[in-house]
Amino acid sequence: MEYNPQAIERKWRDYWEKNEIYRVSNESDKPKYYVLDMFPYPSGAGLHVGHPLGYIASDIYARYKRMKGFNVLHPMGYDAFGLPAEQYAIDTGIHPSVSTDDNIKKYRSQMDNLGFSFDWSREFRTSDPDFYKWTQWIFQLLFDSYYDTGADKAKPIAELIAHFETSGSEGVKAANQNDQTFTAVEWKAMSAVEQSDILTNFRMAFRKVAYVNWCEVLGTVLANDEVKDGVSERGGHPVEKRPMLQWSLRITAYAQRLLDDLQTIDWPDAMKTIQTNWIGRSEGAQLFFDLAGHDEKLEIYTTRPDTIFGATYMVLAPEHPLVDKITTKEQRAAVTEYLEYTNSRSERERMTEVKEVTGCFLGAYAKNPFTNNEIPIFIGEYVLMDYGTGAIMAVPSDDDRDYAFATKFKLPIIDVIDKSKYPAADRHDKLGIMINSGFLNGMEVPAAITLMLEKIEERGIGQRQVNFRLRDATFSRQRYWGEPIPILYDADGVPQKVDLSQLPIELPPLDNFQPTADGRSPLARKTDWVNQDGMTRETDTMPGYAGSSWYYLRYMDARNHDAFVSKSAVNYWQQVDLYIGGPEHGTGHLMYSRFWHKFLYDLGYVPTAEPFKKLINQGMIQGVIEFLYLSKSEDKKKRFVSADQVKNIEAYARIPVFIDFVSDYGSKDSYLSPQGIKQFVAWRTDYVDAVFVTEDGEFKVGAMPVTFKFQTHSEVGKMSKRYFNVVNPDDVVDKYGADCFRMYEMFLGPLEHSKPWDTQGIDGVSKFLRKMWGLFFDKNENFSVSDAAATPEEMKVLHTVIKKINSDIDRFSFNTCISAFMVATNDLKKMGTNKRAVLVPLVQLLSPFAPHVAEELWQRLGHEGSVTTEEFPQHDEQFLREDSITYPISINGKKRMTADFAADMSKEDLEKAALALPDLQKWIEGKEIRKVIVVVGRMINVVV
RNA sequence: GCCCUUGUGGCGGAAUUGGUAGACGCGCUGGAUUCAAAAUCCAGUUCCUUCGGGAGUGGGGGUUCGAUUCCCCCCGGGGGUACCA
Repeated sequence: MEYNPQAIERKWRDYWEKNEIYRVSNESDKPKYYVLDMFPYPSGAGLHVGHPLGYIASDIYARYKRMKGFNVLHPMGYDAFGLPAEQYAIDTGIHPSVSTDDNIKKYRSQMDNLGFSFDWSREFRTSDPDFYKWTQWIFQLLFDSYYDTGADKAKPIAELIAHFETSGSEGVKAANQNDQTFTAVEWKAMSAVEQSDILTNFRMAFRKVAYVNWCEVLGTVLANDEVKDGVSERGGHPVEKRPMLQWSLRITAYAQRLLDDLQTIDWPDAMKTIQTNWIGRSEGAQLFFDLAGHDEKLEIYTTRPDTIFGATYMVLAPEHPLVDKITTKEQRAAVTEYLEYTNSRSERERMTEVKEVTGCFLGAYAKNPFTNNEIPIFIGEYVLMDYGTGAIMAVPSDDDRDYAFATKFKLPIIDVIDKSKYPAADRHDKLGIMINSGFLNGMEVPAAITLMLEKIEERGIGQRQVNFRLRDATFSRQRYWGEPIPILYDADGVPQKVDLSQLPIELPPLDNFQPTADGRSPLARKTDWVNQDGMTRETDTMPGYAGSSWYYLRYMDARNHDAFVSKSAVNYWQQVDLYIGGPEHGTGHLMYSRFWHKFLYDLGYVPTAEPFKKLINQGMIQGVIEFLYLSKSEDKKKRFVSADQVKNIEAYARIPVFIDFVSDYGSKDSYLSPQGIKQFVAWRTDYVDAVFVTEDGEFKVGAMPVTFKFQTHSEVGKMSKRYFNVVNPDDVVDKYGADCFRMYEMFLGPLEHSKPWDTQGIDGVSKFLRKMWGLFFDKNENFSVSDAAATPEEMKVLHTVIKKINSDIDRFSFNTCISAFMVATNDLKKMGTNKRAVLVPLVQLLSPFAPHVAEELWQRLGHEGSVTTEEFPQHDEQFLREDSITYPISINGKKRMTADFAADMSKEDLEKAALALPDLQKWIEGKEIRKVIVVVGRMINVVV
């Protein structure tokens, strides 16, 4: 019988579903293992061949672990809230829940096509009220908690309130914004509003006015990781900084722990570095400068207290609260003008035009506490309000930006570090000998920093401080399609959490999804929903990352109505053992999940400090983009030139063409035939009268000779709708089968690498599967397996592949697994093997990779039940033993010949035997043998 | 700019601790089969060569009996981040 993947695959998928083969229990004597994929956002485009790469790898690993005796949790769901569905709703009027539902159905059918072993009984989407009830519950937990910096963990806010009631603010160690002090009596005398305002400074979920990223086009605020290069990550719309009252999460309280615990997890170095940089820890000093003529002190942060003798001026952020107060009359007009200028600049302009220094003198002066000189105070764009204190001491001699600023405004520059000993050092490197710096003179920089920190603390003008670049996470979104923030405001505007019995706060139906111009959520229009017995609802919704910050916990106990996850379930599954997903989530999802997880850990809801023990970032599968060169010049519009005739690329626009029209697609010589040109102009009808130029001349559509070849330009790039190069896995599966598709995706190369998709290459894997299938059938295509004993050669082939597959899966090297299968199959075919003793383990070995065909062969071999529950084969060294070894023999490290020697020969005997080889004589003749290196079992090297 | 990562035949890639560079597959070339094509099968395929051999893992240098692998410098690709004081 011929290998017919379509028939086999349907049969076994039905079998798996009917028998619930992949359903996993939370109760088992087996050790547990949790394999998770980053769940998809179901976009309208469906899956392309790149998406399943990680799912295939995790599926193979999950199947392997099952066969190795683990109870494996391997779930899937959907990240269903988010901007694209809402933008789609605005454009089409189709409710996001409807389009999301359609998209999910499509995703599900595409995934079902691939034979994954997900336990679908645990499936959910983040937009299910049953799920987001618990997202809201966690938010309330954050609202109800504060961070105790003494105990270094989050605690219930009730404990803080109890402390205020007995001791006031005395002795409180907590992560907060401002250090108000009050007694217990004063606390009790405060109004509810006053108390609430104070507590806001401590809550893990809190409201504050902050300079946030406001995106006018999207009508919402965005988190820092949702802004790339000064524009919104979704849609690329301009973003500006605006002070707005917003919900935020106090992730900064966890900065140090998020940094430290990176040491404890098995993640790629790249991912750890991304997070380390994003957290951006720096050590330095908080320092107070006296202001001339004012009582206030100016607080700054510096990592270079050693350079303070070189601080010749100061710079504040334009938004700094002291600016208005200390600006002198004479400078008022200039300052106002400068502030108008900075306000007019978008975030993007500010970021892209960093070369140019701008600033304005305030007329005010501060006193350098060590030189006692009065130094001028400026405002400047290069100082950011939301880092440090929004103010700096400027040391032009040792900071590039300060230097540029000082040069432009003709401010004094005092050299304080002699770098002549370190010629390679840059201005900002912490290297050199202190000069012009009073008591620091002659010291090396690191020692000077230490001494200066001591002096500062001794004099009481500041203290050591660790600063983080990490910002608190903006949590409000002025959008419809997200989880409503479960907060009610009373008549005084004091926020109260909604009672658990009232959760979930479901999204009310809405017809108009258009964002409002005044920065309020579309939900604000729904007044009957907003007003609740004298209370008003919060109308902002949660950001896209809310649900994904904890979804992996929900899979442990997905249908629980009484808790986000039961104690017993989370104690059993603990954490995700293996997490596979793209590397684009380093500063978003993976940061927030770690934060939420640690928070839940502090409050005793989860037993581990980290959510994801091991992380693998799969690479992207790229597509080939086919372009046509179109002349840019006005008079030659609609003139396409064959790629081989193009000399000056600048003169041509590149028009992407649908890849199905292109012959020899993806190759250097890809071209459009007359047929391809016809398809192209039928698709892009505006080019129906265009001219196509090749070396043979100019041709109009329809007037080309049969041999006409118009070369296209091929380039590797993203697989995307806009390049018309998307390959749908469904089409590949239709033609080759899911087993073949799965193995081919793995065969393409290492999981972590990005690599281009090449449909042509799949033939190799397809041939392999047929060859492998052929081992079980005789010449007349009848199933025919022999019970005869296997030969030592056959056993050697079998155990070689068993050993290789085991070790390669363990190190996630799936591409070499496929090669090993091919090698084994080729060898067995040459030997004409059809022995049961060889084929049974081979089928077991194959089943994680090609589960459908493995089930079919397993059944034909006479077994009942599924091969997926069988034990994974283990190799036996005795079958791998060799009597003789082929040694490579090198002269001076260059291989010249090989020779077979007995495997048990000693080093000395090998040396003697090798030197006696007749072939060797011409190489050593007349030369002195200096040394012979023999590595038993490996190689022999003769040095002459 | 800084940080991470990557560079091996025409292509995807292999070489797990420094030990036969190019496994496996695609493509290509030749052959068999066929009226022919597709499919299939067999053989060859890093480059140069005077057929002895020589060169070769982005480039240059180093350590070593031996380097794709370790060290230093430089160049290219991909990603992250960016007035962070």
